[in-house]
Amino acid sequence: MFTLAEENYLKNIFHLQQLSPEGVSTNAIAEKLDTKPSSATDMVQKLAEKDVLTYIKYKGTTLTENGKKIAANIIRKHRLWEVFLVEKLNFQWDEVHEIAEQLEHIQSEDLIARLDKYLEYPSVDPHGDPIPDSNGNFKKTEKKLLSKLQPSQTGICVGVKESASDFLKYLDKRNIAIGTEISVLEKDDFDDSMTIQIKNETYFITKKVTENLYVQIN
Amino acid sequence: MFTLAEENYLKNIFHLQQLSPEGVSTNAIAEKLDTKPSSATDMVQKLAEKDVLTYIKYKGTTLTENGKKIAANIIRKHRLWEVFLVEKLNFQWDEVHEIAEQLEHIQSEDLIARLDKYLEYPSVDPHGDPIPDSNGNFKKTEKKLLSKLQPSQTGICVGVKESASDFLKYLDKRNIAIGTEISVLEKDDFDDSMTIQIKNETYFITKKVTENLYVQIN
DNA sequence: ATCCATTTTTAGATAAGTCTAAAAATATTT
DNA sequence: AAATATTTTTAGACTTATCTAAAAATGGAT
Repeated sequence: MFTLAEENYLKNIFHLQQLSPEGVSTNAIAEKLDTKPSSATDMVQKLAEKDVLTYIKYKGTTLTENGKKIAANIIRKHRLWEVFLVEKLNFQWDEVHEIAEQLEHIQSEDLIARLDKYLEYPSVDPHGDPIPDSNGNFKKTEKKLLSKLQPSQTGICVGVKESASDFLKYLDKRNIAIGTEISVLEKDDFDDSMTIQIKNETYFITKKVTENLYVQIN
Repeated sequence: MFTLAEENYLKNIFHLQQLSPEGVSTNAIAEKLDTKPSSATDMVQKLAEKDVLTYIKYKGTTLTENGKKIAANIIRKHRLWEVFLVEKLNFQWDEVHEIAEQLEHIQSEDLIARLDKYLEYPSVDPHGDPIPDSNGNFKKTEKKLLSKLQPSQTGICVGVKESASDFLKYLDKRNIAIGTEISVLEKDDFDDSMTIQIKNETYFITKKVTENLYVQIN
């Protein structure tokens, strides 16, 4: 159906479109795909022929409904594989992206349906990002940064913003993982630090941490 | 390291070399890879440059030690993924080949090491073919066709020769799977049919079946 | 409104992998 | 051993996806 290169363009244009829904620029696409603007122009013209996006010279690019669906399906595959790598093969959150980047292009509807079942229909990937259903529909989550919470509020950890290895080890030490319930006890307006509670233990954490942790509020 | 096309050539030349260890012909390679002889020549010349095989014009091709190792590693990945698909995702034996054909090209040493562990270090794939170790060494199995067994001999089913869907259903009905112990009670020299025993049940099976089932003798 | 910087596109080139058609080498038959 | 058939290689062309360099369009700033 679509080549590996085409799939990568579709997926990345989808992500860019979230940030600029009015249309994605050629330069933005080129930068995201680590290629030259001239290459992006060529590919975008080819994809427009295939009716997965609309392209107006010098104006920009927008995915069609069909294009969005195809892109969402690639993202679905990527995130399901990430869950597999972390849950079943015990990879760390930050080690899975490159491998999932390859696995997302494996062609088989049946495979993905079975993988989904095997993983017990997860709704988010190891970074807390939502996994679209097989029709490409996202259930948008109420994911927000921990720093946005007020004292007495409680959230469930659903992901991290930047998954650096050091940061993940830091979280491990405090028993913070996906699904962990975090309550805010105090919040300091001067340096934006927080005192939080996890399973009867209290921790003091800095701004750097609160702005890197996503939580879902009930 | 090697492109997808290169990996496919290496893997298939490896298989062909098992049948003709003195050298593989260009036509045989082309046929196996479903391509034209001229394309095979081009690729073989390129791979000779990379020292994974020796090629003598008009004479044929032989993998180098290095080439064999690379090919064996691709086969290792293919067979491990097949085990995963059957054992974990409940695919049938005959449904997994195409998908494994894609998965075998995923690039990550770590992934394969973890997958191997997760599957508890299997020694054969769902078809009973041996899985080489990470150095590319095959432990050759005493796999033989059921038809070669004599009355009173017992073997453990390790695979099938041709995994047609009908045949697998036939086996299912008689509770024959990988690991099933089969004892030969009688053998008819006229039509090569057999009477066999499986867990206190006896079955009458024809030549067509005995020549499609691989068993390992203790 | 003109000039300038930036963005975007076009034109032409390259590399990988394939193809067809024709030429060359090898194998087989008589 | 010559003629014929088969196998294999070479030469040149095509497609996909990329690049560089140059041209064209756009958007501000003055």
